[in-house]
Amino acid sequence: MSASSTASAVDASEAAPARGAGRPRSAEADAAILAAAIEEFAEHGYEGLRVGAIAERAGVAKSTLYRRYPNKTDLLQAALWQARSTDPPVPHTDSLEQDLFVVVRRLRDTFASDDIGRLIPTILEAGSRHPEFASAHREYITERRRGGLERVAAAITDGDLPDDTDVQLFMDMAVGAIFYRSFVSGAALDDDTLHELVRQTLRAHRR
Amino acid sequence: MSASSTASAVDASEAAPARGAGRPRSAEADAAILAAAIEEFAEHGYEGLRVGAIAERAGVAKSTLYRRYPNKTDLLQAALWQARSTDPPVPHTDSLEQDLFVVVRRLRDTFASDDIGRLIPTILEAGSRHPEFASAHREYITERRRGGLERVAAAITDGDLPDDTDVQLFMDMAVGAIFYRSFVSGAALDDDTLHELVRQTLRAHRR
Amino acid sequence: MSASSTASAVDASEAAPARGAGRPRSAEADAAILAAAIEEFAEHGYEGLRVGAIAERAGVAKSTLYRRYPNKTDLLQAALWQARSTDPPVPHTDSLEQDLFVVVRRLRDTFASDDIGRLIPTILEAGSRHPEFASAHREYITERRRGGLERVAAAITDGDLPDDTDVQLFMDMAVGAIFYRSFVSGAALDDDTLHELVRQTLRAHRR
Amino acid sequence: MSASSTASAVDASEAAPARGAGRPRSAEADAAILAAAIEEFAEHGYEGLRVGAIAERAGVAKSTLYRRYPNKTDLLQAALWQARSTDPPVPHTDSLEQDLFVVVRRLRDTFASDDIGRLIPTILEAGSRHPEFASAHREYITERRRGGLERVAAAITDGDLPDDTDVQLFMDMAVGAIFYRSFVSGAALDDDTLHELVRQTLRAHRR
DNA sequence: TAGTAACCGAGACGGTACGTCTAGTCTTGTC
DNA sequence: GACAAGACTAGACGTACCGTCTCGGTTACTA
Repeated sequence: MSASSTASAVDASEAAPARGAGRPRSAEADAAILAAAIEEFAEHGYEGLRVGAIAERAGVAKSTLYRRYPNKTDLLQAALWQARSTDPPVPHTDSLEQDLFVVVRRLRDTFASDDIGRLIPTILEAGSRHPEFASAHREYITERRRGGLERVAAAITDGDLPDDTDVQLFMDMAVGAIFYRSFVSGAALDDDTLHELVRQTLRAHRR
Repeated sequence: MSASSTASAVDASEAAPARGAGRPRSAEADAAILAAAIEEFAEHGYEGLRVGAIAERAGVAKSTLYRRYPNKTDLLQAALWQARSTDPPVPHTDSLEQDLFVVVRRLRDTFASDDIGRLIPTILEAGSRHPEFASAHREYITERRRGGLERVAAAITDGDLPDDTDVQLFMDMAVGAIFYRSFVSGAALDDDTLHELVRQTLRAHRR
Repeated sequence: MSASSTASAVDASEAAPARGAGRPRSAEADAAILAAAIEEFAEHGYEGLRVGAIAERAGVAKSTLYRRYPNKTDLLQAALWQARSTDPPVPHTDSLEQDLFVVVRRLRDTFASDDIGRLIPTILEAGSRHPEFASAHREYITERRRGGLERVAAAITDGDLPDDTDVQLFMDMAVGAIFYRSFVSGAALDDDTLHELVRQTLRAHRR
Repeated sequence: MSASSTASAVDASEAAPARGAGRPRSAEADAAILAAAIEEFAEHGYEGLRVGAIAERAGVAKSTLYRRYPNKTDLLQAALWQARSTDPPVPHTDSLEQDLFVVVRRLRDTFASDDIGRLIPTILEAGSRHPEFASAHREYITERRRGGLERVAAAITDGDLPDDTDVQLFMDMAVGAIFYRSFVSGAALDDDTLHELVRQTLRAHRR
C-alpha cells in the first residue's frame, strides 16, 4: 500500500467533490465495496480474504474495485479506516482518576476490537517497512491520544498534577502498558488492572 | 497448523537423534533453512515470504524444506524460535534504580538495533493474523523479560519495594513506554528519559 | 456483425445526410476515426487492434466511435473499404505482352510497398477468422483485378487469345504466382521473372 | 509467438528425451493439451478459444499448460503443427498430367481443411510481422512443395519437359493460383478447374 | 560387501487468487 | 442531439505461489 493512495482514499470520504469530466464514480459502489470488504474480513479474516468475493458481495465488477484501490491491502485498509468510530469527548469530572480510567478503558476496548485491533499491528509493520507510511499511522495515534492528553493538561491547570509534569511520558506509561499487554504479552487487562494502572501512573507523577 | 506439529518441529532441533535406517537428515540443511527463513522474513515480512525463496537462499530443494516442516507457518515459527538470543544476566547492585536503568537501556538498544528492531513489528503483525504465532512470540517475550522481573522480585525481598507490588504491571509500565515510543510514536528515548522513566516507575510503586 | 449493419455502415459514408434535429455528426470525426482505424490496423494487426487506441488516435471519445459503428469489426471493415485506392487504367497498346507486364509489375510493386504490402497478410488473416470480413476483402480484390481482366477480355476480341480462354484462370495463374512469391515463398520477382511469367501465361492459353 | 518457443515445441515432439533433473513432464498431459486445443479450436474457432476451457478439457491445470506454451497463440500453433498429416508420396506414373493433378488436388484439400486452412493465413500474417517467424513458415511450405517439385524435375529427366524449364516458376504458377483462389478470391476450385490448371501449366512450359 | 531405507536436488503438477486488460454500455456535464 | 470524459459490467488472460508429487541419484546403516 502506498501512502498516497491511502491518503486519497481517506480524503475521498471527506474532501469536496471536485468533479471533473466524465461519469462520476458511483457512490453506491463506494459504499458497497467498503461494506463488503468489512464483512468479508470479519467472516474470513485477512488470510481468507478474496478480492473476487468482496466484489461479488458488493454486487460490483472486480475492475470497479481495482479502479478505486490498487490492491487488496489498500482496499482493506481503507475499509477499516472508514469504519473507525470517532472518539466521544473525554469526561472532565472532579475525579481525575475516574476520567483517566474512562480513557484507558476505551483504549483497551478499541485494541481488543476485531477490526481496529487487528489493523494496528499491520499498520505498525507497514510503517516500519515504509517510513512514509508511518506518518499516516502517527496521525491516527496522535488523534486518539489527544483527548487523554488534554485531560492531563487540564489536571495540571486544576492543580491535580505538578506544573512540571511530563505529560507525554505520563501518557506513554499508561498507553504503553495497555498497548504492550494488548499486542505483545496478551496479559489480562480487566477493569481492576486498569484502575491499578491509572492509580500508579498518578502516584508516579504526584508528589 | 496444529500445536502438536509445532511442538514436534520445535523439539526436533533438540531431541535425541533416534536414528533409524536410511540416510540421516542433513544438519547443514537444517541450519541453512532456518537461517534463510529468518533472513527472508526480515527482508520481506510475513506477507512477502516465499517458500521458494527460502529454499533457494538455503541452497536446498523445496522438498527438503517440506520434509521438515508441514507448511510455511510452521517453518517460520521454528526459525524464529531457534533464532532467539539469550540475554546477559541483569546486574544486582545496591542501586535498584541503576540496575533497572540497565534493563531498560538494553531494551531500548535492542529495539533500535537493525536486526531485532526491525523484526519485531513484523512478528507482531504475523502474530496478530496467525494466533498460533502469537504464542511462540509470547514465549520469547516472556523469556526476555525474566531477567528484569527477577530483579524486581529481588527488590521486594530486599525491602526496596512493598510486598504487594504487582511485578508484572511494574514491568509493563516501563517496557510498555519504551515499546510504545520505539515502534509507535517514535518519540525520543535518550538516557535522561530512561532515567526519568525508571524513577517514576519506582515512585509509582513505592509508598 | 450482420450483413445489414455492414451495409449501413458502408452506405453511411456516401448516403445523403438526412438531417434531423440536434447537433449534426462531425465530419471531421468521421474521417479521423477511419484514418486512425487504418493506421492502428496496419501497426498492430487485427489481434492487436484496440478500440480505445483508435479513439485516442482519432482524438475522439469512444462513444463517438460506437455511435457510428456497432462494434470493432464493423468499424474496421468500413475503414478498409473507405481506404481502397483506385488504380490507374491499364494500357491497351498493340503488345498484349507488354500491357500485361505493366499489370503484373504494378501488382508486384503494390505488394512490395510498405503500406499496402504489409496490410495484405493482415487483411487475409482477419478475413480467414471473420467470414464477413472476407467478403469486403473480396470485393476490393475484384475491383483491383478488373483492369487486367478487361485487358485480357479485349485480347480475345482482338483475336490475340482464343475465344474460349478462361479469363479468370488466366489472371489467377499470373496474379497467384506473384502473390505467392511476395507473401509466401519470398522468392525473387525481378522484371525478367515477370516477363517470363507473362510469356508463359500467354503461351499456356494460346494455341 | 516467438520463433524459439515454436521451434522448441516442434522439436519436443521429435527430439531425443535429453532428460535433466527433476520430475519429467507428463507425456499424457502433453498429448491431452494438444488434443484438447484442437478440439476446442474446432468447436469454437480462434476467437472463441479459451485457455481455461482447453485446460479443463485436457484435465490439466492451467499452469501446466502455460509451462509448455507462453501464450494461447503458441499453444494453438503447436497443436495444429502437431496435428498436421504427413504427405503421402507423389505418384510417378506414365502420365505427368495425372500425377500433377494429384499434387494440386491434395493442396486444394489441405487449404480447404478446417485446421490447416485456417492456420495458414495466421502464419502468413505472423511471418509478415515477425521476420524471424517467416523461416519456420517457409520451412513448412518448402516441405509440402517438395513432392511436386521432385515430380517435375523427374519429368525433365524423362523428357516430358524441356531441359531449361524453370521448375520453381512452374510450381509457383500452379500453387499460386490455388493459393490465390483458396485464400484471396475464394473462387471455385473444383476438379475440372484443377485439371485445366494443370493442363495450362504444362502447355506453358512445353514447346 | 551388498541391500535398502531414507535422504537430496530438481522441477513438474493441481489448484487457486491476483491484478491487468479489453469490448461494449452507460452516465455525467457541455456544446 | 452530438460530444468528451470516463465509470461500469463481464469475463479472459497470464502470473505467482503453495504444498504435493515424481524422478534420478546419494548416503549411511544393516544383513
